[in-house]
Amino acid sequence: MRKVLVVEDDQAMAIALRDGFEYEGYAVTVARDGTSGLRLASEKGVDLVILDVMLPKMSGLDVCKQLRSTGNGTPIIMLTARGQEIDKVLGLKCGADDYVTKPFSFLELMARVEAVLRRASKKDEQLETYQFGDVLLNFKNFEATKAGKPLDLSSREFKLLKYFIEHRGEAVSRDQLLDSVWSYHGFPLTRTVDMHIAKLRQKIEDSPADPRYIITVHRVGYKFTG
Amino acid sequence: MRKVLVVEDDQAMAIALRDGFEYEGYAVTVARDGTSGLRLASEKGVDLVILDVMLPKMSGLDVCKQLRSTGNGTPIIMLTARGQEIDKVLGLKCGADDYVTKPFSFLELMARVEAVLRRASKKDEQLETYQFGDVLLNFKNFEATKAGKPLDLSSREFKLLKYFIEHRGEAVSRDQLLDSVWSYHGFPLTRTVDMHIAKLRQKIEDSPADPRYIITVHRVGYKFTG
DNA sequence: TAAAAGATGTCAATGAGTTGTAAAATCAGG
DNA sequence: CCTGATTTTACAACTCATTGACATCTTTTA
Repeated sequence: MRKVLVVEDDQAMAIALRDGFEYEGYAVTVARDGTSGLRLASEKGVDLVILDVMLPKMSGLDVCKQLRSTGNGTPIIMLTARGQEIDKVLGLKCGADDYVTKPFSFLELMARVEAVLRRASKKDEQLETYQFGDVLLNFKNFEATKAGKPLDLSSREFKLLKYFIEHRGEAVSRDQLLDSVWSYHGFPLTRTVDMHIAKLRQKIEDSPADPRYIITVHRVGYKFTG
Repeated sequence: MRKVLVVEDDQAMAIALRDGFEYEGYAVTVARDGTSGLRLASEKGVDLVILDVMLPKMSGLDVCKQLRSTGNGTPIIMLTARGQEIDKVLGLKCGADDYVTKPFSFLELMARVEAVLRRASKKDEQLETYQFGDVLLNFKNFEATKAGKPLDLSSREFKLLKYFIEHRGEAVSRDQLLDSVWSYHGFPLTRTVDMHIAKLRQKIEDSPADPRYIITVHRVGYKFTG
């Protein structure tokens, strides 16, 4: 059963949402202010957050930003009052997935919910972000950090890492890598792979000479352990 | 309650439309000629305009054109007499959303009305304005400013920016952009994209050579960070 | 165990491929 | 036919992939 967290201080609205979602077969949790909303969203295995913009203690925007900054990617739909047009932009900017302007019909909200959840489940299938050690990878915007500092990786290095991650634990041969990561534009030598591994180690390993994540498997290839 | 403006000089028709719409729960205003129709459509917060093509003082086509030229996007349904086939094309060309040929059943008209309003409300959901840095974009009337000064953006540049904004943070490939922004009328080269990016940077970046908003992702594409 | 053979790590130079940008050619709308 | 927008072309600047050379390490074998 899918779990939805409703963060809404207006009692009538909160009850309407709770009943509506329960009718639709969701497990509903209600929070009445921003801080408890943030806590519940982080703690529980929530599938979806409905977040009012105007809230006591902490605004919906801040809750949203805070959640996203911790890497929490739970789908969020914001509720804004009419006339808070500017909030649409701010809401999306701070990481919400969609917004609905009050007053709205429950049907309308449900349509958005379905859409957002559909998108989210699609996202889950693809590798968007990955973390190992103090390295954070984002394959969507091609950004990476190590220990919080930005890490400059080329597109090939991203592809290489992606392949490794999708085959983590498994020893992969150089030919396998050339097939999948290089896809044969020209026919680079297997040594080219070594080169890239070396560069990658320089960037992601704490001690590149004694690698911890990209391990050499002699006479076979390499193995990623993250 | 939704407000409809009926611009129709034929008394019998005007009354029939007024009664029909009122029965459906609309607030109805009737105008008997083009000029007053135009005035009412601009002044009042009208949700929908029913516009006869043949009108005294100012034709329905001209009213429509005039309205659209002022950036007014109110849904318009044109009424044309049979045999004015040519007007269908003209009507849609001048910015109407749909047309109905006389004689028609009221049911038929209402079906069109519902369809047009549904489409319009969808449009409302879409991005209307966006701001980043000192740049302000208005996608509704295709106006933009940078640091308060008007910014001259072509329609393609608007589309491009819109796509970027809807995918902000994400690295998008040139092919993706060609698919979505160009929609393959002819098959422009990927270099065409670069060209437009360069021009866009000239316009929106503070230092186009060292862009802050449209970032190049080498061997991947571009990424918007606003 | 020591030497040989083979595999891998690393560096620097080269070069293929990508991107920025100006200018010319083309297209579309009035 | 003119004007402005768009697309194409051309070339410079740049990034990064590739390669070969050589050092170092691992495995094999005498």
